Amino acid sequence: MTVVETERSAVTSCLEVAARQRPRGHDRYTISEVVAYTGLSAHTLRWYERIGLMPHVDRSHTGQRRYTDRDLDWLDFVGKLRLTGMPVADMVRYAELVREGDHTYPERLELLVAHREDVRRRITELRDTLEVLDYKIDLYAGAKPAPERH
Amino acid sequence: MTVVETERSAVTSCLEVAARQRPRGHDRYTISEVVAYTGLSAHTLRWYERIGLMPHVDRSHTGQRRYTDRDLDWLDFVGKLRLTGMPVADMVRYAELVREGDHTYPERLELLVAHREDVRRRITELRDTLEVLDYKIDLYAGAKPAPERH
DNA sequence: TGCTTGCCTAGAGTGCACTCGAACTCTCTA
DNA sequence: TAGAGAGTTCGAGTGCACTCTAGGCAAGCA
Repeated sequence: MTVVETERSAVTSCLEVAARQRPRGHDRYTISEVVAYTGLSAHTLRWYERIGLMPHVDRSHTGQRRYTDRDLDWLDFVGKLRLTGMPVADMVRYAELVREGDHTYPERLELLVAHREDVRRRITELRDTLEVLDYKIDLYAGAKPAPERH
Repeated sequence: MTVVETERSAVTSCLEVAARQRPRGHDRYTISEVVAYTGLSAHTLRWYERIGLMPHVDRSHTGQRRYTDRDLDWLDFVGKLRLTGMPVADMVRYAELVREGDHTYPERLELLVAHREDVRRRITELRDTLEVLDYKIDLYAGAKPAPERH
């Protein structure tokens, strides 16, 4: 039995900080190099491709994936969209628009503007909550026997 | 057949803005009043209770739920935690601590502080993405035939 | 030559946070 | 007195975003 693909282990997490630079600029990154760089699992990278979230990845003569710097740029951007809560379906839609060519600029713009609004709204929500959290934390940290609060 | 519980329809969304005040201060809110107030579905409210996220809701003599202002406060707070991405399991843990009494203050504090860190980190991520979005939006909005970018 | 490692595919499985369904009760109004 | 409407329970179902499994292939090393 071969080594199991135990992606995202404690070890890989520890390596995360060091991993954020691109291994070498050879434009032929293996999937495991991309795993180290992005923090995504190999499964997830293959899945992204299957669902059309990646703009067709090159293959080696034996059929293995070889990612370019361009692919890494794209994954960086997708990662940002993901962290900010864009649904995968929307990201796929955006990827489709990119593949379709320049005439989709207006729709891409629209999509990004809508998401920007979303992100702004979310920042506001987070800040509001931060205030409530500060208030409650002061309450708990300050007086031990405060009146029963939740 | 009686009217189906079609919660979160377009109509209820339209009413949302008006709904944010408490119907009347009688401390005996029905589940549909709480639905209107919180924007959560009746199913979700019952589910919150089942999983221990609500501090035991009163009942009418016929067994129907009657929510207090205190319950609404709690739901407000839970809503904030939810919007900021706290997992339901963590919220349940917090609710348990509240039920257990004052001696759980330190652990509650710890939980909130950890979540505050999380929220702060998320705000940073969102702001980073905002910059990227601004950049790309400028690109798309500015020149129509810009060099092929994603 | 056989073993290990790293990768491949298609499809099934998982965990989370709801969301729905079916069958029922109670109250109110026509 | 019938039926509409609001509520009840508990278990099953849904959608999303992965995540894993099984079985297989190619290259490198002992």
